[in-house]
Amino acid sequence: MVKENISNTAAGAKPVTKGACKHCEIRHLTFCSALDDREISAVEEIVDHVRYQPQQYLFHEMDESNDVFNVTMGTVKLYKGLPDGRTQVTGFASAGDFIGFSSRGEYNVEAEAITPVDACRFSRKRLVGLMEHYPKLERMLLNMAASELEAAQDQMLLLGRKTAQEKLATFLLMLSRRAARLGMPASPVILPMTRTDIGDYLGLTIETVSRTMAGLKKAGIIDLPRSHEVVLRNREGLEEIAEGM
Amino acid sequence: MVKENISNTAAGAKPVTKGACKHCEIRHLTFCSALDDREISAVEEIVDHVRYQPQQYLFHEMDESNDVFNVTMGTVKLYKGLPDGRTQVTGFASAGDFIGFSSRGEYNVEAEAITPVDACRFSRKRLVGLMEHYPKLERMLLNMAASELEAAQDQMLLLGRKTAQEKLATFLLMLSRRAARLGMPASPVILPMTRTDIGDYLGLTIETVSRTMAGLKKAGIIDLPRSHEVVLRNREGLEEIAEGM
DNA sequence: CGGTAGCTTGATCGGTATCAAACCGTGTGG
DNA sequence: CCACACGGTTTGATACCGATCAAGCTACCG
Repeated sequence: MVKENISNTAAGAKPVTKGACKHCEIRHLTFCSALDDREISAVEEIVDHVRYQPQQYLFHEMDESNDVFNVTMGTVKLYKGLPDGRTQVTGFASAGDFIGFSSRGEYNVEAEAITPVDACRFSRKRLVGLMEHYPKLERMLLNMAASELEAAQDQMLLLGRKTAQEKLATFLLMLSRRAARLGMPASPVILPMTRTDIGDYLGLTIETVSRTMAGLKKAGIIDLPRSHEVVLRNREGLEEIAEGM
Repeated sequence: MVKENISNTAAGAKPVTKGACKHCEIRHLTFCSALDDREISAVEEIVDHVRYQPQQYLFHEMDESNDVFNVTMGTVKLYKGLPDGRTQVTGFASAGDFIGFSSRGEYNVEAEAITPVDACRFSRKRLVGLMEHYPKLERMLLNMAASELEAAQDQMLLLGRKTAQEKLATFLLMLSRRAARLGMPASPVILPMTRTDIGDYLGLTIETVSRTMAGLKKAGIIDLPRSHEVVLRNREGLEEIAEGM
């Protein structure tokens, strides 16, 4: 069912301009920030710039993890599924996020573009080669992995113990903070994903997501000018809800 | 409430024999396996062997993460809480597990011994110094972090989408596999943690854990000779339940 | 023994899922 | 330009799984 939409992984991905990493606008958000202008040319030599359209896959769970990716634009949905179709979104990757690294040699999740996505694609082997030459790079990746792990622990608390309202509040604040970090307005928050995706990320059904949004709106905490645009009218209140206070 | 039991973090931890890492029995399970017999002496120089009793803490959430740990014996419960007391166990660390590493400079979870625990304690700074000298060590830690992240993703699927029965089945199999990896019998599975801990790990209440166990027992899939000992009578059946089939 | 912490079992409640239908926005073809 | 189809969202009615409330039970320990 879900699998119907899966296009051959890299088939539809268009390589784009082999741009100068030196002038990359989001370099400070990525592992590339570990290298200076001179060193970065080594990255340029092994990177492919690729573009994906919505519903195209960067990689599939269980596939050999030969490539790793730096997302530079757009949003990638990472998810896992059960045989009967239940799915859990484990994260939404956007500009600056490094995805596809695995210790087992195969990807652990599906990675699907939900907007047009630009990414830097690296052969895992070549990137590892680079790490051997530039230990700073490896240090950076270790720190990024540790930080991912902390985010995952926070998400476990959310999934295991928070109510629907607390989940939604946490989610909206997370998107707002991410937008701010990327230099976009912290409100209104743009939701690039569907209600289904949000539900699958928060362990809720689409109906509960919708109803809970409506509830927050009625409480005057958010506004919903469009279904994919959320105005945070009371950030403090939202933060208190998110933390279960 | 929970906080009442917290003894000053390292106060009660007893340093034990400054043993020879060279003869460490579980070295192959730890990041130390990245180093050979000659190189391992560098680790010996910076390690402290410490012991904790049940309910003692290795570290606290929000504390400065000055030390990192290799668990060598026993089980450590890692958890996060909400202000009203709800808690989520994010993992149980046992022999071979590396804990306490953070990118933010402060711990992200509480780490509490639930059995007598032996651990190797390292100053974070010194370990980082060692990594600079032995890149293999850093590579190892990166791989271990990636593998932790994959486990965290699996746990998100469990928390967000699995039923109580599926959660329990997954949990028991995880413990069984871990025991086998440590050279212990895969059945009966020993549960070093209380029902409360299990519930807090699986996002369930203690009553649901108890009832679900009883259900699996009535179905003939497990046996419960004692409350902390589970015989896997039908591993295949348990695996099918765990995967939602 | 008696006290206590942890576990089990029973009865009931409630938050979220499920089932169902209407609504909305957008793109398409006539 | 309109009619319609379609995916996504909202809203309503009802069901149910796991939570909550409430007793007992068990094992261990002083």
